[in-house]
Amino acid sequence: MTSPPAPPQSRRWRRRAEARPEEILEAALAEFIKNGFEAARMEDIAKRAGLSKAGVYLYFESKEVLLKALIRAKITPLAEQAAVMAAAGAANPLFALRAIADMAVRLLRDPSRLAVPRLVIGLSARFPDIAEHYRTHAAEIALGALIGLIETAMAKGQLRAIDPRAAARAFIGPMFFEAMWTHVLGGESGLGDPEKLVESHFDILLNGLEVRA
Amino acid sequence: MTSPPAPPQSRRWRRRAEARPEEILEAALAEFIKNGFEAARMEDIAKRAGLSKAGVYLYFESKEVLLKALIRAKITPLAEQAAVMAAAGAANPLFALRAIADMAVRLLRDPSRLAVPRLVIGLSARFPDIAEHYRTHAAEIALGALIGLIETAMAKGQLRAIDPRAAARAFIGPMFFEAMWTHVLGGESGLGDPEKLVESHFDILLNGLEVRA
Amino acid sequence: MTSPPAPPQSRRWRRRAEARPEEILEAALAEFIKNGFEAARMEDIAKRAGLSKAGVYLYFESKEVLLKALIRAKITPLAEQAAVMAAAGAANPLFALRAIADMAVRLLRDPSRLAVPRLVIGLSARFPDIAEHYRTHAAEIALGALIGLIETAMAKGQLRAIDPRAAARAFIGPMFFEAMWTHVLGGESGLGDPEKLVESHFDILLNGLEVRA
Amino acid sequence: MTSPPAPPQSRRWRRRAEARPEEILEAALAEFIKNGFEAARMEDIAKRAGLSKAGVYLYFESKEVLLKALIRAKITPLAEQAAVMAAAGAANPLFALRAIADMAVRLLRDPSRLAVPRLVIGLSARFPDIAEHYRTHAAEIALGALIGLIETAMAKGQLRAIDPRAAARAFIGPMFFEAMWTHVLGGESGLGDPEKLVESHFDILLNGLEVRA
DNA sequence: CATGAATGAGTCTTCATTCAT
DNA sequence: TATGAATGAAGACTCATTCAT
Repeated sequence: MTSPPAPPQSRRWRRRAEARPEEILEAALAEFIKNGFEAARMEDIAKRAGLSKAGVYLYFESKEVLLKALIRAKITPLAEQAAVMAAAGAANPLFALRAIADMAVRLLRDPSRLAVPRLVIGLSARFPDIAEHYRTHAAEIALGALIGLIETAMAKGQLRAIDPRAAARAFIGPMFFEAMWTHVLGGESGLGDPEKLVESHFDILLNGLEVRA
Repeated sequence: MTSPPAPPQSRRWRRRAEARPEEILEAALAEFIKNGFEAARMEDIAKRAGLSKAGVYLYFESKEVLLKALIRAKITPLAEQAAVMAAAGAANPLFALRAIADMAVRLLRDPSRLAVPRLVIGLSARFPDIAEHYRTHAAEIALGALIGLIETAMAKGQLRAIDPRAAARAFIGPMFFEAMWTHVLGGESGLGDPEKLVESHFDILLNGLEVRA
Repeated sequence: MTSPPAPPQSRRWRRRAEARPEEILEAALAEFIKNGFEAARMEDIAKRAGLSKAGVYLYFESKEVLLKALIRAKITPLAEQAAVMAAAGAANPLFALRAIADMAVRLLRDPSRLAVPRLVIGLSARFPDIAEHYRTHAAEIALGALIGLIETAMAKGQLRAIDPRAAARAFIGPMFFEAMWTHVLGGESGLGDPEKLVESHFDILLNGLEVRA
Repeated sequence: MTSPPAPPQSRRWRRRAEARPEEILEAALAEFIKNGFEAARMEDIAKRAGLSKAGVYLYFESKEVLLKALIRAKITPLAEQAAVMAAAGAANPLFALRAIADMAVRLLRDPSRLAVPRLVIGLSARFPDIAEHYRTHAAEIALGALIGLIETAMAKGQLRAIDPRAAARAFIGPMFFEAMWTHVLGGESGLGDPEKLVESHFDILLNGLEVRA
């Protein structure tokens, strides 16, 4: 009678363990969004992630660490995306800008995309380091890529040669405002479907409001 | 010449009691901003307002009620200001818009002006009713006034006849974004002093980014 | 120049002031019954008595003092009644007993009559002195009067000569139990109207349960 | 003969956890009796049960829930006892009644037996649902059993055929009164030892007070 | 006599975090 | 790795009581 071979059933756990941090992060994001950082309970995060309260502490040593890890984890893709975006758009920057706006408007329909920025805004007073980290590792990189794109367009003579930061602001601002209005305040934009939104945004952005001769 | 009747200077307490709600509200705002709603301690609010913990409950029955009262109190002036603004600007709307932008940019330098909106953003997920109240009683009124101004300008032929809501968004968006960038993320705008900011904002807003013939 | 005579309008207050203690006592009883001693709030007592919270302290120096005054105030009439009862019944004790039972059963219909005893029961653990005071100044006096009546009846040969305390217990017990059952536990006695109650009570009390030859 | 498998003596915690609810209930009863529901402090209950304040909340979600669980827990044995009693006494109900009285009188010597009923009486005004629960799940069941016994005795011709509820009341009332008198009011019964008590109680109950021909 | 305002002391309850298993 | 059990520390809220007017 031979002893049975090592049971392979431990594999499942190994797999699970590897996926755990991400599961927890996801759960934490959901809870932080729903209730805010302070009001979110570790127990709920744990439950949502499918493990026990104590289990979360095996991966993240405290609630604050969990929060920071979360922000960090959500930042990387953004920065990468920004770099890709900038590189891809070098050939035809004006077209790239429109594509970006298109994408942005579509993304902003999805409340979960806005979740991290909203969280950061809410936490910025109490955790300035989180805000700064978000700025330097995400916001400034994305903005930098955008500015680069605009500068390229200016160099190509496709846009007027003015302060590119002001231009970038004019590009992002209205969309950001729209997103906040809709998702934070729960208001109706009254601007119709995404296509129209981008359309009128670009119309104003490129042509201005003033009556042309 | 008879001596005047006993002066009512004995009213120390009475005076205090009347001023109390506002004092508490002010203290609460400060604490909520510093620590967020959850982390703010009633005791600290009380201390800042110069009375005991229990004293606060004489005027506001709970922390949440205090928060809501605070938001409400901060909203009224905004709405009034918006109405005044709209009325005053009817004669020369374009000029009025620039004046508004001027004022707005200057206001946004002062972090305390942004405090309530930031608070609302941070709380919107957990207290949707607060967000809605803020929208209907402050944001929509101000936005409405702005839109009215823009419509007047369009009617007068000073601006192109396009969707006024899109125009309003293009007007506010960049300034809002700038404010968030500076005060929430702690970034440098890199756009220089207020005058220049308004200048470039209006340049783009009116003339657009595109190269004119 | 003579000073004006003391204004007589203070009369109303004087009147009020004299009635105040009793009003407060009444209000306190009501609140104590509704919520128990601990859960009763001085403010509610004050409101019910028609004055301010601080006003109560003009008459009773603390909540506990108020409680004790209340018990004391409710005790006196009981003891007096008992004495009267005993004296009046000496001539025909058996008849008096029935009259007493009649009255008792009728009183027990009124929950407010039972209020003080119930209060005392509830408080006896924490305020043994109150319980003792109630016993010595009310319960024992009433019971003593009853025993006296029973002894008289025995002396007259109307009742068997047995331990009068046991007889008194047999007289009161069932009615007391009935009252508790109805008012404390909220149960139906299932014994019909007061007359029947007294009837069957006396039937058993006098004749016993056993089948007679 | 192989050595027995590793004994599960390591279960210290597990054992503890299983026993905890009962320990807490016991502690709560003690504190509730000593101080009443309101004045009892959760911390004291916890300390008495041998855990921390927060620990109690692991088992009972609030003080009120704890109270209700306590009442419920103390009720079950009573109801069971009543059923047993009734069944056992069917053969010779009169004898059973005397046995019951004997037991009851002895039980009533022990103040802790009376604790729950006293608690219920004290709480009945503020928690009518507790009173009702006690009545339906304990008092009425016990009373029902007693009435059943009495009816059997009547059917057998051992007792007069009268309203059995009135008879039951005459049976319980004096003992209940005696218990309250002794334990609540702290009075002396003056009726001597338990045997005599039962003796005189039954004498009166069966034969009545009236002089027989 | 009367009270509005104020507070100190206290209690319930929650929750991030730890630990024995 | 995983968790059920446990807790220390903290905070919201209450209320009997005081006091200046």
